[in-house]
Amino acid sequence: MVEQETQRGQTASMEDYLEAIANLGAGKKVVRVKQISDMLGVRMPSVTSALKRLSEQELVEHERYGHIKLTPEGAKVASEVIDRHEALAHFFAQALGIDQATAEEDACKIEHVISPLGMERLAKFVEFMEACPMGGANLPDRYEYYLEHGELPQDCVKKGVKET
Amino acid sequence: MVEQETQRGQTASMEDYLEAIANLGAGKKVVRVKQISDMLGVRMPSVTSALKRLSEQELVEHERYGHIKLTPEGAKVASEVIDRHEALAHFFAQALGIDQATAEEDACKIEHVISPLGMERLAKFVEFMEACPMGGANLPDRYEYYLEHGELPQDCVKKGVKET
DNA sequence: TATGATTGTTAGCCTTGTCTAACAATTGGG
DNA sequence: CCCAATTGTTAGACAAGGCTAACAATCATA
Repeated sequence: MVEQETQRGQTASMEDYLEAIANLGAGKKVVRVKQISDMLGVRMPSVTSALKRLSEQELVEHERYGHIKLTPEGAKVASEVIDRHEALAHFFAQALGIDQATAEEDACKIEHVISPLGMERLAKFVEFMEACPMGGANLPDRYEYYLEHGELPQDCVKKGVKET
Repeated sequence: MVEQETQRGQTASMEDYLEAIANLGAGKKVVRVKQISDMLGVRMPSVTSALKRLSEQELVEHERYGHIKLTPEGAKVASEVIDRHEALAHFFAQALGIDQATAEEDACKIEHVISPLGMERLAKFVEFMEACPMGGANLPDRYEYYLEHGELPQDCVKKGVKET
């Protein structure tokens, strides 16, 4: 497969690097090649060459032996990846009841390949499930209502709360 | 990324080829290089070289200008991929209400990367949703019950059917 | 049955993204 | 402030899996 572009024009690998840099740099922390390499489970030269490619695309600033920093554009891409990751991990862990480690693993893979529509619906579905713990009607109907109107159907009540 | 192995020891590409061959060959139909190439959106030489690789792994039988056929092992791998594909497409289309084309697209990608546990839970979730359209309690509790006991909680009733 | 259209193969190139080996810079103790 | 340990870079190999160009086989049909 050589390496497909994702739905959003980056390869899965490059998205992984951006995501790692964003996570490591959160809170203005200095980011090191070694950390990235450890986090992604690759050797340091792989990181160096990824940084070179990302620099060429203006997604990262990097100077020899020096600082590593996302450009605004790179930060934007990274934060989109992270958002997908979180929604997916949440879905697998909370909705499907999978252990955190496996949920993260699946999220890491799927975040690169899922369609924008798939992502949006999955996120909405999780929201829905949390907000509307099924009061009377069936789930598909309620979910569809939620999708169409953007808000919960009337007969949805908070978990453990009775309507008066 | 170069090409990762999936959870099950094949690359995504090779899984795609096996899947295509199985689908095209369903009902003993003769499979042609051209058909595979059209189905997967690659050129014919890519198919030829994939067939060579799959032959070396004993997953496919192929002779120059001749027949293309899955070995029993190849058929097994293919049918596992197809099962995952169907469950995923079903989830995206039925549970999330996504159009068939996008659902297929997402299934095609995710079928290669999802963990066995993720897959199992997703399939169970779909089953559950279809069998148990929410009669009174909340979904997470019911889903959890279903996961633990392998059968629906008492208060689940068939869609449109009232208990007497 | 000869012949052009279609299908399939071979050879060889390219990109991505990994790796190892070797070398270079940096840094923190003594 | 010097030197070993650590970190980072360069060079170069390699595998996957795509592609094009050129050639070979097969097929269909006049």
